[in-house]
Amino acid sequence: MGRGKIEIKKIENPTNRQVTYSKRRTGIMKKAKELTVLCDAQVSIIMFSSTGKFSEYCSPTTDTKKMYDRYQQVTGINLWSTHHLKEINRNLRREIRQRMGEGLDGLDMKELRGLEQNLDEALKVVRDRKYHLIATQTDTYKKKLKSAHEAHRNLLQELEMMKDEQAACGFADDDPGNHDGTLVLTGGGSHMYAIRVQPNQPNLHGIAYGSYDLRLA
Amino acid sequence: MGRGKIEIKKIENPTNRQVTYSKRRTGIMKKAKELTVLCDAQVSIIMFSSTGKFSEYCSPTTDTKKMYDRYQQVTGINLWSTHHLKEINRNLRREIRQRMGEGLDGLDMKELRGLEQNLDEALKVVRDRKYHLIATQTDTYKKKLKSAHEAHRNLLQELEMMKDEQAACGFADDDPGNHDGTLVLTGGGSHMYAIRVQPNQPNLHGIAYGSYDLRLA
DNA sequence: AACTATTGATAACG
DNA sequence: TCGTTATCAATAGTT
Repeated sequence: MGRGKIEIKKIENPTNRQVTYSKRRTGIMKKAKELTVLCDAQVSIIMFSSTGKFSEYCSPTTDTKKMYDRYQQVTGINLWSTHHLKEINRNLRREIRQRMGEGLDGLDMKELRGLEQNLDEALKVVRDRKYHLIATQTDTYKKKLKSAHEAHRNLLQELEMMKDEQAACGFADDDPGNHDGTLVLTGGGSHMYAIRVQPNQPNLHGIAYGSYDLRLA
Repeated sequence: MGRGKIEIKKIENPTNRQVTYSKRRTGIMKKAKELTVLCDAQVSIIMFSSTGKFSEYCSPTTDTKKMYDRYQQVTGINLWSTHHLKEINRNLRREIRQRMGEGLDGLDMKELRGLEQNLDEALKVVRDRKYHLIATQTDTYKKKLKSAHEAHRNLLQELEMMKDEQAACGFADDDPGNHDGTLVLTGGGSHMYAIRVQPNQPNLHGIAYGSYDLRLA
């Protein structure tokens, strides 16, 4: 279809080849669009020129990823890796169930002993970690309280100074009570800490395992 | 290009649509082949008809998977639908690691407590199961030994009978020792059991956790 | 790019 | 699905 027919073999002249590539590529893309519309089909075309230039077409009702997914389903190319992953995940889930004390019937003595020992060690590590976290949090609260206490003392000092200034100005106010809702800490540091930390303690034997995310998607 | 031009819109007549799909599909594939040869290009086409029929073309110098791999490199779009499975896989592994006492840094107090409690309960169940298995195995061995002992007694009886018969025939053999490697059990039932079971016991504190298959493929 | 002579693709039909 | 053919579409070579 042109000024004389051509033999279907590689065009050696690079310029000519590039021009022909460009023209025919446009032609194929147009044909693909028409096929999509006329026949309600889904088409995905990807191509690379001899110089590595990339072009693609994909029917508007879908996208390249979906097309390739479907391709894999149809051809079974992807079947292996999918099955493989599912199989691995099944085994991982089984291991988790066993680590939760379920489905132990299939395990022999050696495996049971291994599992027991492993759980025992893990439990120790988790407990250590928990105590470490408690200690760390405790420390943090101590420091926070210390600084809060200090800040309060400063406020009291400033209040005294204001009182003095007011007295110097001729006012008198000897009422020792609180006039508003401001916090007043009266105890010493260690005692205060005990009170402050208390609200967190109930959790220690509170909420049960259900709150631990099993991530079994 | 035919007996009259046609509007590019969906062909409503299903038969007609199917015919046109078939013809135009052939046409596009031919064009793709020609482009491949003429311009030394690489083309991959996958398409599905409105009825779901699958067709593909791919340049002979490559294959569809390679083409889409290259597409991924160029576009940065990941085409593998296994992403979701891999994500699940990652999470399952993370949970197992946590159940082994690793990677606990990300867990807060609540999660740590949940994990601790869960491990504790699982450990109890696994121990129960182990003791149950020990008891069952013990019972089995007892029964086996009992029947073995009985069989041995029967053999001895038969031997005595044979001796008597031989004596009746004029032979004499009073040697009480063993002439060959046949097994002779001499102890009582319970004592024998203790000996019999012994070889299995060392495993109880022997082989460490490593023998427990983690199934982390 | 644009043009156009020519070949190629295909719509309708059998 | 297959072959035919009149007709339109694509494009090779040229400018």
